[in-house]
Amino acid sequence: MRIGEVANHAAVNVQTLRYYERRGLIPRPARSASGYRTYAPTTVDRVRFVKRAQSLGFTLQEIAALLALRVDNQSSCARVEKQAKAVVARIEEQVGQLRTIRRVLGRRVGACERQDLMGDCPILQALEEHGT
Amino acid sequence: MRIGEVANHAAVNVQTLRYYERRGLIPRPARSASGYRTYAPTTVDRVRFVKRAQSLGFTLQEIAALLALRVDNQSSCARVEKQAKAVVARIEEQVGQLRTIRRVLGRRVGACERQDLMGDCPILQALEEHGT
DNA sequence: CTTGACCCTATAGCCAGGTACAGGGTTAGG
DNA sequence: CCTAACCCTGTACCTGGCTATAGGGTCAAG
Repeated sequence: MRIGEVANHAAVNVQTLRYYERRGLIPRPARSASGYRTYAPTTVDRVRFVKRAQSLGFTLQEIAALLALRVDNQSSCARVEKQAKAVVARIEEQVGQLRTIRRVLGRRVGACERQDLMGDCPILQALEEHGT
Repeated sequence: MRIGEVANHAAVNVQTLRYYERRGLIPRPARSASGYRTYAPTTVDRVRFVKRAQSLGFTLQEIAALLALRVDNQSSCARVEKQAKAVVARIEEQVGQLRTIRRVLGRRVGACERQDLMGDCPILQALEEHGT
């Protein structure tokens, strides 16, 4: 596959692919005789993974670190385990915080539906009640 | 309260507060005779809210939109409700995705602990299996 | 009445994560 | 063989979210 094809399938543009290559997020592909990048189809999945991880709040740097775990062989299992556990812990914290906000927001939505708000609609005041 | 005090309590620096003011994330405060910003103590909570929302992946623009909900009075309850529901839906999607990753990661960690990985430790391959 | 810690505005800079040229080669179809 | 659609490198630029710097005013303690 050439770069444009990969870009289409992964729904990013070609510049982004080259940028990811520079950042080490996708492997440097083989080159054709004329210098064109030639990708394996799995590259598309890789790019989609990066995008998904990003949408979950990971930075490109963190994603690169995750990807780098793979290149270590089983001798570094302890290290991999440690990293993965840290990620899990972080995810759990995020989930907890999201749930708090969702709950508070849900309550307010209900209040709006029942029309029992006489003044302004202070969704944010509610959110502010739940400190850091 | 003056700007430095607010900054200390909210654990941000004064430049950030002025920046947030420009971005409409905190109200323009009153000014002393000499032009110093004079804040109500609740400003600290507002700033902390912004920081928390940010850590959950909201952009400053989205946070400003959330905050703007409040200035509408009850006549816009339907609109507020709609926005809040959209946020809830988004949060739920994020939570779902995070849980998927956490689960997959958790399994791999277990595998590492049991030492039953003979080859490399492909946490990422596992993640990649779970498409967009 | 000065010195140090604070405040002001305005402007510039930094990092992340791209996106957009400029200036040029390649390749497939008609 | 020419043209359109692609590819290359390199560099510049953009937005978001700050952070720093320049150049200057304020104010309270000693």
